[in-house]
Amino acid sequence: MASRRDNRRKTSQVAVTEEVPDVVVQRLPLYVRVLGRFEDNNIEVVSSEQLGVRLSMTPAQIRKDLSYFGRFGKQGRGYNVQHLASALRGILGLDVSWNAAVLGMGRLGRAVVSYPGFEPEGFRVVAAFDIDDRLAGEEIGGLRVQSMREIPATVMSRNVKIGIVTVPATEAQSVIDTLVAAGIRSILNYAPFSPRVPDAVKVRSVDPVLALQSMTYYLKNPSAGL
Amino acid sequence: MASRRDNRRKTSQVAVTEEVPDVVVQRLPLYVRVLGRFEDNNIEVVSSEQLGVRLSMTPAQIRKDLSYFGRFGKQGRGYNVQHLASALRGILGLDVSWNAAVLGMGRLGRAVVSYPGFEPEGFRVVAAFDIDDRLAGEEIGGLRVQSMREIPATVMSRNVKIGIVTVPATEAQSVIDTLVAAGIRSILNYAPFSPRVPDAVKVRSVDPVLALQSMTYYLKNPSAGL
DNA sequence: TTTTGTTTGTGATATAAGCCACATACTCAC
DNA sequence: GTGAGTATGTGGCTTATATCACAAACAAAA
Repeated sequence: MASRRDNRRKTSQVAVTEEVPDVVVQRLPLYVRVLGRFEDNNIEVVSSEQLGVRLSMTPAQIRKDLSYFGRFGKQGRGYNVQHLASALRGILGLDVSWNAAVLGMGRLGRAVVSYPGFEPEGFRVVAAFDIDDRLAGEEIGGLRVQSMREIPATVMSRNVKIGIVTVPATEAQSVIDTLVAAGIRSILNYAPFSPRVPDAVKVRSVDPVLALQSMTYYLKNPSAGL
Repeated sequence: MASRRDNRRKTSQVAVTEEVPDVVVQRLPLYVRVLGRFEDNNIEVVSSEQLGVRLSMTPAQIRKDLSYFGRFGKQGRGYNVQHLASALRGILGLDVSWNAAVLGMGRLGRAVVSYPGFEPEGFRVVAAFDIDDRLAGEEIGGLRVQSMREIPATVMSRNVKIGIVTVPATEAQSVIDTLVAAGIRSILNYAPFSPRVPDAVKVRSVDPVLALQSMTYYLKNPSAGL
């Protein structure tokens, strides 16, 4: 008997902000990204139509998505790029910096630690762990590698909010369990498996092999999918 | 006026295999993966219930998904692991090898070329390209780097079916256009942007930053999403 | 002003995806 | 064999997501 989500609508309470679907939340960063491009080009105003073209989606969907969070546009004109961008950054919490820990200092973990794409977006890798205690103490990408046993303490002391899991699939579940026990509620998973976590924990997986494996279906069967 | 998809159902033709939703296709590799685990453990038979536990999904969904492709199970017993695994591999085209080209030989492209996770799954990187012609001729991970101008010829001669795009976002659309023009219909995109491609071309994007940016919403707003 | 042309925000509707529940079919123990 | 137990496959329903389509609001030109 799975516990069903309590889907109560508008209680008499005031700001019980209408439940936002996760699909919508996942699209917001996309909007932030294209808005950034428009900012770069000193464009002041955009329409949902223009955003839709850049993102290959319908203008209606963009407007509906935004309407979950407020009224950002002006009829007959469109959206002020700067204003909308900063509003969305605020909603997503992208106006502040977030600390992350990388778990697993193999090939992949090292690549992640030295990946230059996180820092400019406000994600800071502040800790590195590995299962192999012989690695502990070594320095990788400016970080001292720590034993997994130190996770709870370090999560606290360095205010780590995000776990980036780069251990082999066989170890991944136990590492994730440790993270969850340490209070982490956001996990970026690179291990090729399906993590089991409590409802309160969000996991997003990066899995290029899965992506390839689903595309071969269309290569083999070109008539499918239009 | 966007051209609407022709959604005709069952024509009088015979095997117009009921249109399979893309979400379903994307889940098939997941099934193959867990079945592989069961194979490793010499488990002969599994139920949709057991699969569901491993994948955090309902048994009903798994059965529905499989039913798009045939009847693989036995009532009162479950699914034969080996049989189901090889059936799904066949459906997905994972019983053969696929050749891929990597586009962009920067930090990320080099990591992809030497990533050991593709080969065992039947994906072979057989060509490497870079925009900077000064790189052309250099050898990276056993591959001679080629100029982008050689894409069409190499796609043909080496039977490349998949493009893996690792160029910067600013260059990515033009590289993808080149790939599409060369007949590529499956693209794995690592560039942080939204590609525009014809309907016949499938793109899957790998975008860790987007994943992080959508999770911060829940960190900032813990009450959301249950 | 007034008119014409845009573009938003959103109820209403349409489409898609997920889940339930049960008839059916198979297994196994006795 | 027969009965008890189990798990599939699927029609029908529920829930979620996407789209439509239009009133309301603003801009700009006349």
